[in-house]
Amino acid sequence: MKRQPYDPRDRDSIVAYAERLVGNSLREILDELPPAIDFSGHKGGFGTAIERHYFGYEPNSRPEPDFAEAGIELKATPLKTVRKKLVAKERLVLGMINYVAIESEEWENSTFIKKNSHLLLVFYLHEADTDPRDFVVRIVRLWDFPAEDLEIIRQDWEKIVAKIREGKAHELSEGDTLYLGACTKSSNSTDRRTQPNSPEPAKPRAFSLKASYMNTIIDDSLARQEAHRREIVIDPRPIRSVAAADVIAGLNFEDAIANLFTPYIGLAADEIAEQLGVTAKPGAKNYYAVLTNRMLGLDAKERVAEFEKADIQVKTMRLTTSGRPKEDISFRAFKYVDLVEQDWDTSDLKDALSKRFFFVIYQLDRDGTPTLVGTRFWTMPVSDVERLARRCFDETQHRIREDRAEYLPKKSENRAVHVRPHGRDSADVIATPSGRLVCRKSFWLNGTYIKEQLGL
DNA sequence: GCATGATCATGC
DNA sequence: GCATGATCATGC
Repeated sequence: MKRQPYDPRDRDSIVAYAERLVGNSLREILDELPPAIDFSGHKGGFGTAIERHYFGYEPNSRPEPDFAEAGIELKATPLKTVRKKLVAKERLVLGMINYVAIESEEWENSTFIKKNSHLLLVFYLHEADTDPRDFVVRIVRLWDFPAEDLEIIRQDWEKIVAKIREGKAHELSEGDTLYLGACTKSSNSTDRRTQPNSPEPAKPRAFSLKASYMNTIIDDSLARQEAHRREIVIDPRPIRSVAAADVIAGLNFEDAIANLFTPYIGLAADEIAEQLGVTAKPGAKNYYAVLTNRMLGLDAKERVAEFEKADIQVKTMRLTTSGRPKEDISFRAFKYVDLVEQDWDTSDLKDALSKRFFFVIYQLDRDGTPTLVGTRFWTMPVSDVERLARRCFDETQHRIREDRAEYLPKKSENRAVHVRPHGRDSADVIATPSGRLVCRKSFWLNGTYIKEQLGL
């Protein structure tokens, strides 16, 4: 074997060698590109090619990191462009979960932490209809988890493992956790694994970093690149951690967030506004969003780092005097033409409903005065996503295909999800597959369902 | 100018 | 009081 152009025992040497990839494709950087790199079929083709032809070692699935002596795990992962911005094309998979073996593991010496403590991330821009050997590497980043992130990941790991120990591996959901998810592998297949403490077969799953977490790494890396290129310090993005100190001190993340609201429970919204110096008008549509931000200790324009990384959806809920939510919760409007093409498992609706939500809850009194009564984190149970939401989705597809886009599932037809207009006004129409123009619509979560779910 | 999330209005 | 339809406000 020819001598490698880097020292596999030395972290700096490995990183420096990897950084030469930035701005290049495999075709550009390799003098001799083997004619027969097989990119077809397997998804990790690009990563495999980097390992084999650039770093010169055989891809493996050993329990230790790829560069064992340096403790570094190499991960090639795709980027895509959304509105001219680079974002993660997908979550980053960090190893299959062995339901049986993990039952007796402890975090400190877990398979996960042994392999994934130091990630060498190679981000390449994936482009459709392009030969993978022409994909250009855009970012190389050695990622050591910041202490507060690692602590949240530990809490996520414990939560996933606890569910497996309870014999509930089949109920795992990516929305259960914050940064580290238990994502399905080959979700369309019928492959099932046995799990401890339950006869129920479970879908195979892997640990993964959510796409939202990957996006913060991408943003930070691009800001660094830009700062380096222009030899200036870029203004930090308006994103700030609100619970880092508490979490490092050992507090559960969600408890830490709830604690931030405790001093204001029982106060009217305008009293909270006064205490926190909020000048927004109570009628403004972002009034409650501003109040939430201020209670979290942020300025109106700042965003919560943890919520962003975990892709947590923050919602204000106002309960009427009769105790039911004043509004249902809307999702983004769909395009009829796109919707009928979607498969349920990769649909926008399933994606939106699999996230974790954070509700800030106010009770309205007879005069309409809102009083803060509490907060709740919530994820839609997998069984409801797969039954109720799926039924609404299937029915919606069915009716659009039958050219009945005016008559989509109403609130009275489904306990959890319905379809309703969602445009600028009644003139905001888009084409159905048959070419007719019908007002823009979206899926909505029924307020009554949420209320029941939150135990309100 | 438009998408998105939030909220209002109407009629039963 | 509620389901359904319609529209607004904000930020990019």
